Amino acid sequence: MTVPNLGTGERNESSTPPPNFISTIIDEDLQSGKHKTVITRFPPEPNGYLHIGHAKSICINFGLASAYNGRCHLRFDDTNPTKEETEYVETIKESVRWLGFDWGEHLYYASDYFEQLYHWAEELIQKGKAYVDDLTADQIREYRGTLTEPGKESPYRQRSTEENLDLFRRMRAGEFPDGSRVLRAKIDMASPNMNLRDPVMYRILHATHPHTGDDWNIYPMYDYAHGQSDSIEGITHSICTLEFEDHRPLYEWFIEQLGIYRPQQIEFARLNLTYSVMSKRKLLELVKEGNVSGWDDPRMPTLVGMRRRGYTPESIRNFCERIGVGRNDSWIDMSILEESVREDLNERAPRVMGVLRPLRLVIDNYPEQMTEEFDAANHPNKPEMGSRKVPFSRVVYIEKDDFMEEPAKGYFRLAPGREVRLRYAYIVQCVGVVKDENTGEVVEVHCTYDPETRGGSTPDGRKIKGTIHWVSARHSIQAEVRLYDRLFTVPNPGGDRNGPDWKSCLNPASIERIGSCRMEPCLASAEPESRYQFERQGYFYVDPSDSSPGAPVFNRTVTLRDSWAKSGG
RNA sequence: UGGGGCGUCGCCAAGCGGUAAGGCACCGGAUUUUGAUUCCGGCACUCCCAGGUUCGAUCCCUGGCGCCCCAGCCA
Repeated sequence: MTVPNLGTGERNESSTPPPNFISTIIDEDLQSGKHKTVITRFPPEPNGYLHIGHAKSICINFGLASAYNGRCHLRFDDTNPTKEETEYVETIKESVRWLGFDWGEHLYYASDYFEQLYHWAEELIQKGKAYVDDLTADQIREYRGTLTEPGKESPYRQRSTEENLDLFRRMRAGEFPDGSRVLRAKIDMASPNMNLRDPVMYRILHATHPHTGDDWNIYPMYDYAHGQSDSIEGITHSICTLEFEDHRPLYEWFIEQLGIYRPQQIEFARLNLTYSVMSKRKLLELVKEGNVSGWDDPRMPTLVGMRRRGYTPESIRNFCERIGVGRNDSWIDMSILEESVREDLNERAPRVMGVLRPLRLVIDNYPEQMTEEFDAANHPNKPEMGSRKVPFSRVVYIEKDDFMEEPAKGYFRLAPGREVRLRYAYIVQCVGVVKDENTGEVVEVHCTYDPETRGGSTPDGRKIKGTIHWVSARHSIQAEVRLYDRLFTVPNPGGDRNGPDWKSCLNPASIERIGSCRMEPCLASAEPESRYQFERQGYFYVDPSDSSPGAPVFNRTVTLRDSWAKSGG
């Protein structure tokens, strides 16, 4: 596996995924001599953006190729020019690269094989295995039968080879209007497998294709193109999701009729993530209807969205490794994804102090003009990450949550009469509050500090239970922070047949923008795409699109674990 | 009611006839100037159910039950 350094601070990493049922099959194939090398492929349709579900497939395909020193092709399944666009091709390539994979020279398009596919179609006609059907789409549907009743044969099924060939060539030549005829495989209209009831191979589409331009007036169906594309590329293990299992007999039928190399298809269960939706259709709908700001909205499970949220490629790869590969329909708990980023970011994100919801704290006995600088570690467990100076003065901001006039049971932050440690600075004791005359809300807290506790130490050995973060009012900078939460309020949006529609499960609190946050001064120069841990808050990513020099915008990637909040605090 | 799959801890997931790995979640407890991290410890006498084969079955057989997918000129 090649993990290119894209200059975003990503680590290099090489790992072999744990064994699973697919690698077991590959082991057997290698041992039996059926294959000498492993060639897989990731075959996206360029009609949308890649999401975390695709990441699973990418990790499986590229991961296997790398583990066995084989290779993985990137092939765009561009068989439907009415739905696909070139803009998606570049974004998809970039996402695969960002995830850390490299297809080398092996970039392909199904459209590269259109001519070959066409010749094979003529071959099938010649063998009496395919025919041109004049039935309308509706009629074809009627003739197909149902799950429990066999279909009936089209009246055009017995056309002569000559007529079929003539018609098919004229379809290619553009003599007929869209939808007027199709080429069908002649298999079995009574097959219990619907895919074998004379499936459509070609449809007439007078559309301009991103790659082949106006060369074609007919386009192959995915089912006719996919298997042969794999065959052409010499794919040894064609890995796809479960819903294509029923199509395998069809792919193999084409391969057999044509007498060409047969790749082995292996199906696995697609990824479902709780509190999320994964279908392209639904994601597109969210984008189009403005429920999110775009494909790269940090709440989207798209790779571009997750990237903007602050997820690292490593964390996503690690996630894919953790969830495993199997054939059970499963719903992966969001916490596994979250824990994957935390694990990564905990190691690499420098710590910093930022106050999201500022509350003024005045230290009555601290000299008005005085300023001190305290040394703050960039990482508590990694001295090699160094430290920085944080300015301190008489007025600081603390988090609103870190003060309670009437402290709840078990609360050990600041409250009237109580002591708390201002991280790296001093122990302070609350001696009074100032309230808003009208609302009664505490707008300012007054404290005294203990000069003996400089740096936050307690020379007398007294135990201070609470340590809170702060920022000097005079020295801090203002910044915007965006707090993101799960996009849906229920684990399986729309999954309950009798429950609410998936879109009514959207979480209204999935984003909260706070423009009045106060941060320690070093953050004025925070680089776009860099990551920090705001102590006691979570991990944040400097938004590359909305930040400007000196005015960073921080996206919360994920919160820190919070056993106090969890316990009901 | 046709065909194809799947059923091991709350969520994933190993296991492939010899007596239930691991991760996430959860619950303790230690360390901690992040209620973070780290660290220890706990967490399925049981593998959808019922029969059968076997000295022995989560793994084999039979019969149930439950869930998912398939009736696009989408992929």
